[in-house]
Amino acid sequence: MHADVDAFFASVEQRDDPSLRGKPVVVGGGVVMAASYEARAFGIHGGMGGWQARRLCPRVVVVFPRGSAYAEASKAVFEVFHDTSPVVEGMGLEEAFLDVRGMGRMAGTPEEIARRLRRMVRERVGLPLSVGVASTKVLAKIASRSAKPDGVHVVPAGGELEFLHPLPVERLWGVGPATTEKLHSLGFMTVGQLAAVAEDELVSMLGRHTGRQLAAIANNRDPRRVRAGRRRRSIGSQRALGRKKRSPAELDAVVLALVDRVSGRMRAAGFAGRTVVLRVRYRDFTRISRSRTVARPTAATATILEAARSLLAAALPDIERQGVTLLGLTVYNLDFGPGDQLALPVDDAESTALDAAIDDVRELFGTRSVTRAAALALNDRPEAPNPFEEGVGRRE
DNA sequence: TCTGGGGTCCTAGGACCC
DNA sequence: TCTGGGGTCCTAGGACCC
Repeated sequence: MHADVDAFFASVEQRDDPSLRGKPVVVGGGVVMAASYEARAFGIHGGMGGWQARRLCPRVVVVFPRGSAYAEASKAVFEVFHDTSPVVEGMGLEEAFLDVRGMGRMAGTPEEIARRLRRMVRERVGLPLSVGVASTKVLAKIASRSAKPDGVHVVPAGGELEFLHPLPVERLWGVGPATTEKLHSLGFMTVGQLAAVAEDELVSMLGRHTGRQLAAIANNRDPRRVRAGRRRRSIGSQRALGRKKRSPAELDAVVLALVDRVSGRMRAAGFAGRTVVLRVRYRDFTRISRSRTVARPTAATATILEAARSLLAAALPDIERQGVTLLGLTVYNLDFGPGDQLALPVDDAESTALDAAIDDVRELFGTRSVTRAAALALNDRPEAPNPFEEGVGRRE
């Protein structure tokens, strides 16, 4: 089954502030991160500009995101998931696949399990959950969406193709704007039409991966299993900069702040990584990335900063020419394993000690209690709390 | 008053190795 | 002078998801 909290951020806000219940609510500032169902009735949806939302519904209530509240709610929801099935594959803060095969004797039919899951999330966390039940992941995922809001949708065994074939291709999980466009231009509008052509043909039109995947899905041969305990592969942070012209010093300040945040999160989570990727979005919104791989895994601010700065320096001529609207920094090639093995003597002792001291201060007094002076070079807007950062709001 | 922030996976070319 | 097949790692870009 696929379980998904309805309008997650907005539902948490309505749960915590009764005056918001029944009202159109939007979470986010410049961009809508979540919209309550009341807001969706006006045509408001995630990713939309905040001004646009207000134009569609002038009385919409805009709430600033409270990251720690969502993190806590997510944790509580996942506790219910884990109480329901031993095999849970999380897909972000608010949704997961649950493998409930072979649980009939203990827990009842999948539909009974789904209804109980919804009831428990409602009672224990106070949030509305929708659940899709089917014999494959892709169908369960589609079914949970059609179950919304606040419902269950079971695709009966044997009825998969009947459910699947009339669907428009863009309803499939994994078919986004680019593939939809391509399929439409080739005359494919429904999943049933995809099922009518050979896999080879889909592969030659869409490439190996997408072709095979769509052939499998259209014929109800989705082979994917629910995979519990997937490991994280990257840690990153990014910052949109608007359209203003930015000086090299400002960009350096942004990179510094990004490195500071990313490396801090890495140390807190016990990760070290080898590949540093700098992402740049130009003024025309095209994107490039530049990466550098170091010999040994690190989580040291100084080491990652050195790599990031060299990447920025190399990108600077193009940035000068094209203008920049976003900088991002992500560390890949993460080294897992026990945290106490990660502080290897790769990085010089002094900078490691400094990182540890700063981490401690932030742990005690809040993330923003210590800031690098150089990071103040970009002072045009207050540092927004990161919704995904633990600890924000707890000690401040 | 256009376009946030955090991720995963796949492809493809080149370097390098056996 | 030309020629195989298999593999890994790194870099860059693209599509997609929540």
